[in-house]
Amino acid sequence: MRPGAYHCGIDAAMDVIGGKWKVLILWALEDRPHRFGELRREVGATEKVLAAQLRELEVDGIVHRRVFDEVPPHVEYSLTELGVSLNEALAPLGEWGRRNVLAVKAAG
Amino acid sequence: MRPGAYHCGIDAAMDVIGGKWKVLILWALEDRPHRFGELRREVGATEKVLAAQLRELEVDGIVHRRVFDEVPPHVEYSLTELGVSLNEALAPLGEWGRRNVLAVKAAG
DNA sequence: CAGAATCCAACACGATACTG
DNA sequence: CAGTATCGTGTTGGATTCTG
Repeated sequence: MRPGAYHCGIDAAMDVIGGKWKVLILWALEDRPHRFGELRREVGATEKVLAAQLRELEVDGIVHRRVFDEVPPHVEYSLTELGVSLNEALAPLGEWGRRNVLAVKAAG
Repeated sequence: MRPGAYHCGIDAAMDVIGGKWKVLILWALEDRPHRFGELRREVGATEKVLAAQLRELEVDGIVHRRVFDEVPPHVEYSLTELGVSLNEALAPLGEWGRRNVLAVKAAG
């Protein structure tokens, strides 16, 4: 990631959401914060990969990581304002995919 | 690609535009058709990779491949209607990236 | 010119085990 | 619970060469 200069805004954005599970993470966090284990089950990635992608999203300012000082450990991930705006920018693409990919697959 | 079931429209769409150079290809084709060599220079991918990604986009109905029966060979790639609609759905994301990634990098 | 073929490297991702 | 450590793998992309 972060290879070099971008050619346009889209490939810059793709760099942020390019990981295999990132859009799923964003989708899960859209309505409410999630704990690590919740995300793991809902998204389906392994611990290692999920942790890595969450860290990248955190570095990019998309998700916020809140640590509760408790035993047992408790960490909560949520969208930042930038993350919310990203999700909004993603909405038309999601609609496009729903109509032109999901629907087509369903139709056979 | 085409691993299994999708969770939402966004990851379905991501599957279509997920290749490393695909959004750059879409971006290049937005205003006018391009020949293979043109795309190679503008996008920056190697022949093999460019050909592979173009074929995937073709299979997905995003780009149209028109072969002119000439010597020397002449092939022209252009966006289908679906491709145009995809590019439109991508526009907000491009705007987001321009504002929140490109601008930030430029600012340091 | 537009690509196919071949070989190779990188890295993202996966599986499992372990820890504070 | 929320990760890290380690190792293994497979897809993706890159470099080069060849061809109709």
